[in-house]
Amino acid sequence: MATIIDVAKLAGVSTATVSRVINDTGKVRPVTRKKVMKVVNELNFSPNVSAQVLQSKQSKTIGMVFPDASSLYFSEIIRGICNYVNQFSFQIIIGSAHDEEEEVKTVSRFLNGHTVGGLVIMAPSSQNDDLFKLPINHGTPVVFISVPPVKAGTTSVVLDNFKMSVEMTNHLIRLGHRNIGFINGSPHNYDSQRRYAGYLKALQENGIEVISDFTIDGNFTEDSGYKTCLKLCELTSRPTAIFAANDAMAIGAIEAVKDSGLRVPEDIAIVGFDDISTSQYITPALTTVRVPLFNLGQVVGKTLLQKIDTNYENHIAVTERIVIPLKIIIRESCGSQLKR
Amino acid sequence: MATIIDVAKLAGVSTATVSRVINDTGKVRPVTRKKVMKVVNELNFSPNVSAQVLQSKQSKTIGMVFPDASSLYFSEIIRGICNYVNQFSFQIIIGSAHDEEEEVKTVSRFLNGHTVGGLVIMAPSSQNDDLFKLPINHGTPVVFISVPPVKAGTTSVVLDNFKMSVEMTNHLIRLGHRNIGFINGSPHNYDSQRRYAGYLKALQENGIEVISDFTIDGNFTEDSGYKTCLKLCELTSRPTAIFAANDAMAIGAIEAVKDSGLRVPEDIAIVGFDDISTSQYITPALTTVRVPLFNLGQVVGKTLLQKIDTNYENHIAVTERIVIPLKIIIRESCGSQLKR
DNA sequence: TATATTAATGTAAGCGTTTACATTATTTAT
DNA sequence: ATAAATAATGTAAACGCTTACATTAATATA
Repeated sequence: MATIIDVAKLAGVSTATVSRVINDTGKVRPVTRKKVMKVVNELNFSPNVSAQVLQSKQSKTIGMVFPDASSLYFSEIIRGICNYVNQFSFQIIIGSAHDEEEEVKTVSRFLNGHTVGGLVIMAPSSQNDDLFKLPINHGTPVVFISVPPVKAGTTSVVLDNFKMSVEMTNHLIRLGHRNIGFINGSPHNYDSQRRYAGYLKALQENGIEVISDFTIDGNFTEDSGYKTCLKLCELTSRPTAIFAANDAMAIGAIEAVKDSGLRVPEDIAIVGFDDISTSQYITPALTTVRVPLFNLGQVVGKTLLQKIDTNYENHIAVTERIVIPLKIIIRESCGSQLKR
Repeated sequence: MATIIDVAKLAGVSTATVSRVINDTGKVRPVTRKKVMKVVNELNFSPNVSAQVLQSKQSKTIGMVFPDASSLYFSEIIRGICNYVNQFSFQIIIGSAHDEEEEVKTVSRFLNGHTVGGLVIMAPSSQNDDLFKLPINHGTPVVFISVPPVKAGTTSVVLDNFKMSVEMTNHLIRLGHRNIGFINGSPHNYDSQRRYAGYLKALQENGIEVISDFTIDGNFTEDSGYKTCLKLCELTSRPTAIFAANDAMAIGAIEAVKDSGLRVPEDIAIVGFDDISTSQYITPALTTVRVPLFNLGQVVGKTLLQKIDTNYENHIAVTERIVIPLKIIIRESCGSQLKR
C-alpha cells in the first residue's frame, strides 16, 4: 500500500506538499498539484486514516450510541444521519448497549479511544448523569436525542411529543370521549413522559377529571399493550377510548379489546404514537402520530456537524434544543368516521 | 487526556511494560501489573485507538457496507453482527451507498484508509466485479451477504431461498393450485433470482406448465407489488395463487386483489417471503417464509471474526458458503384453513 | 558460591501523517 | 537591476502507541 512518502518521491516533491494537495490546505502551484495528483491516481493512494487522526486530532467519524431497546427506530434514524453526514465524508460508528451502564461504557470507550469527532447519544430513559457529563467534560461535541432539557452545554433534538399528545387527546375529546385511558411506556422514558403530560394537560384544559385507574404502565412492547389494555377493559366502568404511548402497545391494545369481545372503535377507540409501518395495515387501521425518523436523523447529523465546526473555532458551549414537528394521522381506530 | 507515557512515568515503569499490561501480551510480574493497573484506573487511561491501529496495523473495526435499498433488513442484521462482535470488542462502522458505484467507492475508502480489520458487504444485486476483487486483492477479510457463489477466496452467508421457495410453491400446489403467478423482485437481485428458481423448480417437478404471463417483475416495493398484481388480476385467465418474492410486494398484492373486487385467499391466494412484522397484522394475515435476520447477522459476525483470526496465522483463502435455514409460516392468505 | 538459564523490564525505532518553521523561488516595487 | 515582499516548497518534529532487541533481575544448576 502506497504511503504519502511514496507519492512524494515519485512526484519529486516533499510529503508536506503532497499533504497540502490532498487536503487542499495551503498554497501550491497548479502545475505541482497536477504532478502530485497524477502520482496519487497512479498509485491509487489514499491516506491512512489512523495516521491522520493521530496527528491532526480530528476524526471524521461520529459515534452513535443507543440502547438496544430503540432498535425499532434506530435504522431510520441512522439512515438519516448517514444521509446528511456522508456529504461531508463523515462516517458513523455504532455502539449499541444493553443497558445504561453499558451505554456509559461505550461512550467513554469512544471518547478515550479518540476515535470519534462527535457523538450522537440516544438515551431516552437515562438516569445516569455521567452520560451527559462525560462527553461534555471531554470537550467532544455531542447531540442527544430525546432527553429532558438539561444543564448548559447540551444540545438535543427532541420530538414535539407534548403538543401532539395534547392535540391527539383533544381529538378524542372532540369525538365525545370523556373517559380516556392512557397506556404509558417505561416510567423513566422521556418521550413517554411528555406524551403522558400532554394527555393530562388536555384533560385538564377540558375540565375532565383524571381517573387514576385509567393510567397504566406498559413498557412499549406489544405484549405489554395487550396485557395492560386487558385490565382496562375489565374495569367496571371502563374507558371509551385509550391512548397508547406508542404504536406497538396500541396494536397490542387493539388485540386485547377484540379478545375481550369488544369492538374497536365502536366500544373502545384506540390511538397510538409513532406511525410504524404496521399501523396502516392493522384492522382497524391505527390513528396515530407520525414521527419522521429519517428526517430526525438528518437534523441530528446537521446539528452535530455544526457543533463540530464551531468547535474548531470557539469552544463556547451553546445550549440548543431542536424540536421536531409531528403530524397526526387520522385512520379508523379512533372512530372519526363513525361520528361523521 | 492521559497517554501511555503518563501512565509509565507515574507507575515508574517503561511504556513497554504498560503496553504489555493493558494488552496482556508478554510476561509481567503480578506486582508490576497491579502497580500499572492502579495508575491506569487513577488516570482513567485508555489507549488511543488511532495510534494502536497505526502501529499494530490491526483494526478492531469492521466495515459494513450495504445499499440503501436494504434498509428494511439492515437494522436487524446490524444488531446481530454487533451482538456477536461486541463480545470481542470489535466495533462496526457503517457505509451506506445509494448505488453500486458508491458501494465500490465506500469499500475502497475503508480499505485504503486502513480503518477496518474486516468487511461485511451486502450487495445482492451487484454486477460489479470490483466489489469482490477489491477487498480480496487488498487481503482484507470479508464476508458477503446474499451473493451468488463466486470465485475462490470468497466467503458468503446466504439464505436458503431456493429450498424454501420450492417448499412454498409445493404448499400452494398441495392446496390445489395449478395457476400460480410469481412477482419477482429486482431482476438482478440474487435473493429474488433464487426464489424464482425455486418456484420454477417446484412447478417443473409437479409437471405444471410454466406460463410466462404469470411471471412479472416488481422491485421489492409494496407499490410495485400492487401494480404488478393488478395486471395479474386483469389477465383473462388469471392465476389462483400468487407468490411474491418478498412481503412488501405481497402486501401490495393483497391490496390489489381487494381493489380488483376479489377476495384473498378465496379467489386468489397470496404468499410472500421475509416475514416482516406487518405480515401478521394485515388482513388476511400473510403466509410467508421467516428470515431470521438477527441470527443471520450473528452468523456473519462470527464468520468474519474467524476469518480475521485465521488471517493472522495463515493467509490461505478458503471459499466458504454458509446457508441460513428458513421456516415457512402458514397464516391465512394462502387459504390453508379454507381447504381443511 | 559462581555460572548458566530464564524471566522481567527497558530502550528506542518506527507506523503514516500534519504542520510550524526554515528555506528557496517568484513577483513587485523602486 | 536590485531590494523588498510574497508565494511555494522543503525539513523535521511530533502525534501515542507496539515491539524487536538489549539489558538487568531472579532463579536454577553445578
